[in-house]
Amino acid sequence: MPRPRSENARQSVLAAMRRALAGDGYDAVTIEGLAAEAGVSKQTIYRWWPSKAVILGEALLEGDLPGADVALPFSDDLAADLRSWFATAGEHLSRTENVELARALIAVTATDPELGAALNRRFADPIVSWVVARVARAQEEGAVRADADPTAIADQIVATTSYAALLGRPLTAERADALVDLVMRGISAASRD
Amino acid sequence: MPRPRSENARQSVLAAMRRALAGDGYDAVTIEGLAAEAGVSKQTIYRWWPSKAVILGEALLEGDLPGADVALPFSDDLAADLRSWFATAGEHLSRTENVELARALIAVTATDPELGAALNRRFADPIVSWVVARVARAQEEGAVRADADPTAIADQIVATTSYAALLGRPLTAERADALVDLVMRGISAASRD
Amino acid sequence: MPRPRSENARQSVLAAMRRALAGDGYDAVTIEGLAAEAGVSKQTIYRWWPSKAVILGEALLEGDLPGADVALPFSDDLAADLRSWFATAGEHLSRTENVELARALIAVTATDPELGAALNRRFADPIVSWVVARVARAQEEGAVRADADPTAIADQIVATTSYAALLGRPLTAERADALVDLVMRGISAASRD
Amino acid sequence: MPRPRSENARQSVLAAMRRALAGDGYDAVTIEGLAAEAGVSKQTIYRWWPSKAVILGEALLEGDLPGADVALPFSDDLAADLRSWFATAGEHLSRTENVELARALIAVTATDPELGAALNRRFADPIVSWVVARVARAQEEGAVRADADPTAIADQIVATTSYAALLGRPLTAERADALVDLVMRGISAASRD
DNA sequence: GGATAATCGAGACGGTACGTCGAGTCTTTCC
DNA sequence: GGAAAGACTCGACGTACCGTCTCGATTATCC
Repeated sequence: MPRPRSENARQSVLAAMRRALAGDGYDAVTIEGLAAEAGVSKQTIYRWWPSKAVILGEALLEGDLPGADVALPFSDDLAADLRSWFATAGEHLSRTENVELARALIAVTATDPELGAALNRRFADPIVSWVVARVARAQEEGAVRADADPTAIADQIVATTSYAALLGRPLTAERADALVDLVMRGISAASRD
Repeated sequence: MPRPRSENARQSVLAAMRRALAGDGYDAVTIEGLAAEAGVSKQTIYRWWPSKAVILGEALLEGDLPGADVALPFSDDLAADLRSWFATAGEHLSRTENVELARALIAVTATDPELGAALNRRFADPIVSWVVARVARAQEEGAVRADADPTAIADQIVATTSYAALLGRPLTAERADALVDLVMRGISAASRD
Repeated sequence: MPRPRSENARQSVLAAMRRALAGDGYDAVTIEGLAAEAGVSKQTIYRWWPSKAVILGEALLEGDLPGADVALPFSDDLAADLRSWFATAGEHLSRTENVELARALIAVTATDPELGAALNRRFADPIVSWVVARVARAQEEGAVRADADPTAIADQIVATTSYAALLGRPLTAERADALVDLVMRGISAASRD
Repeated sequence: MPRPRSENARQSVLAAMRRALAGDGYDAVTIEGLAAEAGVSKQTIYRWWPSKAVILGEALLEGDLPGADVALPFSDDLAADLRSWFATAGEHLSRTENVELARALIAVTATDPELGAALNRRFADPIVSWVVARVARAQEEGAVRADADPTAIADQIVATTSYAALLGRPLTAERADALVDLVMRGISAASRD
């Protein structure tokens, strides 16, 4: 019958983490600073979270953070849909704060594989599912070879995006087009040009 | 007439860094610990290196560390060469210590983009160059379409490998085959089945 | 109509304080520990006592703690009575737990003068009164000079005992005899040798 | 061949401790506050001192603190000398800061007997020695009985003073006179009035 | 006999200080 | 002048208690 956990404090901490991430990067985040920024005592943080990485995880997993809501187009043209997704994602990653967030995600994944898996599930899975579904429909429509592996394609897209974010390489239209072209050629049922 | 820098101390530090990386991971590496382990004073480290990340860079860039010497096959069969490379790389990444090293590399890249670029140049460029050269020869031989973009292919291979290492996903033959198949289909000059 | 204060809880706390004092010393006593030891909530302690020192005071003032009941002899021989008292007190202070208690008393007095005064009243006054009464009777009997100051004598006895406890000096018979001799010589009405 | 300990830092800390004692009392002294006040890092304090009490000890043992230099008169009249000493000591203890210091001394002694013994040696021993020497000369001169115990007298004086400081009782002339009279009567060789 | 009001336990909360660790800098002696 | 040793300041770590604040559950009384 003790006083219940303060949802207020919890949200403050998560919000402070999100702000700090976009600001100075994951490494620069300090439990002490987080507590101060959130107007919460250190003890409260230590009581509920075992590590900085876990706070990051919870903050990202839960927040309405930008990037999770990138449009997943579903038009008649597979290639156009893929290009469209890359365009949106590329624009998203052109903003410094978002690159910082993505980098923090990668850094924490490189450090804490388990948490990394959870985060990857949260952020990559929707995209993978979308690609798989999108390609599957193209297969039904006969636009894509039946023996193509939708998962392999999805992986390529995610891997490329992740790698671009890691290196800070802009996800330009040329690069995206080159990938989409390569993939489309590999899977389209249609003939040769 | 001043006393020259001690190459001895330098090598001790780099070696200690390599040992520590394979041991406890990049985050756990400490300048203080490094100095103790290398039998060198902290001052000597601070005199010659501006940051932990740079030591890591130098250690990796210079050391005969495993992974840099993965075979770059150049047989008559492009697909076989690619599969062969994936097999070697996959085996390499199946050993814990190597995954740790790769993760350290990714972590430091996510934290320090500039150094990350240098490291990427050192480790990814040889592979990229190899793929590009290999694909170019296949184009000369007429096995690959002339308008295929060798760089796009190289990027895919590196990105996939990096992403697998980041997530700790084993680079299985299936996954590799799926990718190689996809790519080969996309670029081969030959007809359709 | 409200629920009355729980005498039960009160006694638990005081008892816990007495136990803790004899155990780890006053400084090591913690409100939190006290609460846990007494099976009482912190709030209950804070509701009824303003400070740790006050709990100590109440615990000592109220408890049947050893030392308060040292015999106050009233025989025909003043010197023998004094010696007897010193013997009892000395034996009492030869036990570690009692020295610890005495030290706690001194420590809290040094820290909180007001409470110290109350505690001193409780513990020293009975002894002072006894000495004064005992000496007064000796004066009536003509064994002690009429112009002797009983209070000065009482003070000496108490001060010496307190000082011995503070320093952990055993209150030996020699030391006691030396003091009693000195005092008796100073006050006895009888002649000189 | 490392850098030697900074005598500067050491003195700053001891001085800060002396200031703090006279200010807020021993309990209120904080290592953190001490460090700040002394312009020294916490680490430096923890490197050289094992506890707050030990710093107190070193500060008092070493400093030219007031009280250690109370005059030890050596005139022709023993009683006058004793009265004179009490007068000086009493005046000294009438100043708040000095009572605070004395209380801190007592508190730390009650808590850490070993250190307390050292402190007592430093502060009480000179007085004891003086009383013993003074009484001894009076014995040589025949003013004091040969079988009087100078140490017992010295103890009385110190114990009384300590007890007065502990309780915050002013060491008035009346009280001092009562004690001196009692003692003098007990030891003087001369006859009766 | 039910309502009521202060009690109790539990323990979360914002704080302050603890004692430790490592980061970088500085100072000394030796080579 | 380079290098080992290690003291220095600084800032964060994770922990322990402080004194305050809800909670639900538990008693007395008083209507």
